[in-house]
Amino acid sequence: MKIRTRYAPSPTGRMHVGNLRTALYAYLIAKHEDGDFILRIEDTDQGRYVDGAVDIIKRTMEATGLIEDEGPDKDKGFGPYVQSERMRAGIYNKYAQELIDRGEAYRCFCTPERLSTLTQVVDGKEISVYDKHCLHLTQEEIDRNLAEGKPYVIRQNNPTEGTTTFHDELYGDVTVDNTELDDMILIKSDGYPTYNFANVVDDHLMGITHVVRGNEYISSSPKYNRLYDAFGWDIPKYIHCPLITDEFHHKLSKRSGHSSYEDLIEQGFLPEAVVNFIALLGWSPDSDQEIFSLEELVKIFDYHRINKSPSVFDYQKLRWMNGEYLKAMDPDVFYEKAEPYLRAAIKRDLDLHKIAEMVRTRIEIFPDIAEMVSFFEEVPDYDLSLYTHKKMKTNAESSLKVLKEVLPILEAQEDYSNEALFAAIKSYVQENGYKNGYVLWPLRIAVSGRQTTPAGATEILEVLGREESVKRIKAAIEKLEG
RNA sequence: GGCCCGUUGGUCAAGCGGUUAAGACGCUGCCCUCUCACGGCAGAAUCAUGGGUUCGAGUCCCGUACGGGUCACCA
Repeated sequence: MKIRTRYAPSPTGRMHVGNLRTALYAYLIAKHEDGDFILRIEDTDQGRYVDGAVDIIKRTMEATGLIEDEGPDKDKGFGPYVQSERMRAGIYNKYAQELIDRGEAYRCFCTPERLSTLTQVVDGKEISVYDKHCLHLTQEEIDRNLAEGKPYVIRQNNPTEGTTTFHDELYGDVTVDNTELDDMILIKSDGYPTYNFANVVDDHLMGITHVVRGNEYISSSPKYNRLYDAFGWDIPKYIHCPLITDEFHHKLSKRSGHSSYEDLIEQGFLPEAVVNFIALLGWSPDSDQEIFSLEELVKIFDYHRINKSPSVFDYQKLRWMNGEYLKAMDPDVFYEKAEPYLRAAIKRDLDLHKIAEMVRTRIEIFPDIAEMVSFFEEVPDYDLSLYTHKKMKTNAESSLKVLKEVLPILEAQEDYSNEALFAAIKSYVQENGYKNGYVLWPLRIAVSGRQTTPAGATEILEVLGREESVKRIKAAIEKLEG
């Protein structure tokens, strides 16, 4: 049988990285077996609906390469793929009524006031278990309530004795006491289905074979199984993915600053790197390879190797991985992406291509560029102590002497290429019996004003050009004499 | 609090009864080197805990601790 998985997000805002990983795994599971990957929008909560959120989802999937085979824009006969539309088509009501007819569900007219008497607070958390009050209503009472137009919900009628077991592909069999099964709401008083109900109905109707979802649904899965059983439907394979946490081992939240895919992109990460990174959060291949394209992941992904324990989102490692992508990137593509950052930092007419290649092995994300190349624009105000370097045996005094001697050489230098410049300096070094660093160190400080730079002295001279170089060296001499 | 799930270095993780307990990020040192970075090499650092089972346990079983999830007309 062809595998069919689905990603079923709620359009409530940005795309949480945990959700993105769930989507990725669902995609990989399907594609690994050449199956279908479906996108379904679960917008049954009008209160939480955020305008434009569906677009964010679509854009994110497009950018990450998780292209769906079926979805709102690609109806292959299982549509509509948006739950509010399915609700209007009467799908959920039909199935809910079927459950009522079978005695597996019932209408509940309880008011919020009565319901609140059923809740208790434990450890600061509100807990409420429905008492099946409305299950015992007589047909007359039900008809009268209906005639009066009293609002109602439809609840699942769960047994209070025995146990229910469901099977998860990763966690194995999980058995719970039926007393734990609340009579959850299937249809809300506004007529919309709850996630719990719509999810089961749609997964069945859409022929989903593998339900991939977050760990937080594990405790409600027994109730879903009872729904499948009540309808007499085949139960899909369940794959519950572990949680992603922040460095404090708490669920990744907005506070961390990088909880959503969009946050990460805004911070300068590449979509490919993000996908690669989250693929490895909770899953590992059977080799040592760590850098994978989406195509490679499709080829080797084996969901049995998904971890059961939660994993910490390691921002450091993401940065490293992004850097790996930068280093492997085609030079033209790299330049194209780096250019806006370069232009923002450098207004002078310099060879940005050369500078781009300078920073390439030194940055992890593009925003790192700004700080790294700012000296090209302008020499920062620096301390003379920078001229002192123990290993190079330099200090302010020796630097002043060297710079004064090198200045005329550079003024006379015709060929301002890095190679020619280095050769010229080298011969000066040899004539005087110095060490390279004895000359190069002060020279680099003079033209950059920085202790560390993304290039050597002569490379910087080349990019700066003779006029600007000479100007900077003269300024340095003045500063040293000052 | 009830129920459920989890626990290998700081982090991601391999491991499926016998290993010197892989690899990666980060960290430290060395080499390379016109600084830094890249690259190369080396190093420190882990099986939560107590009982079993077994000739032998990170690997299997039970308890404990810790962490997390869940108990909504949210998904």
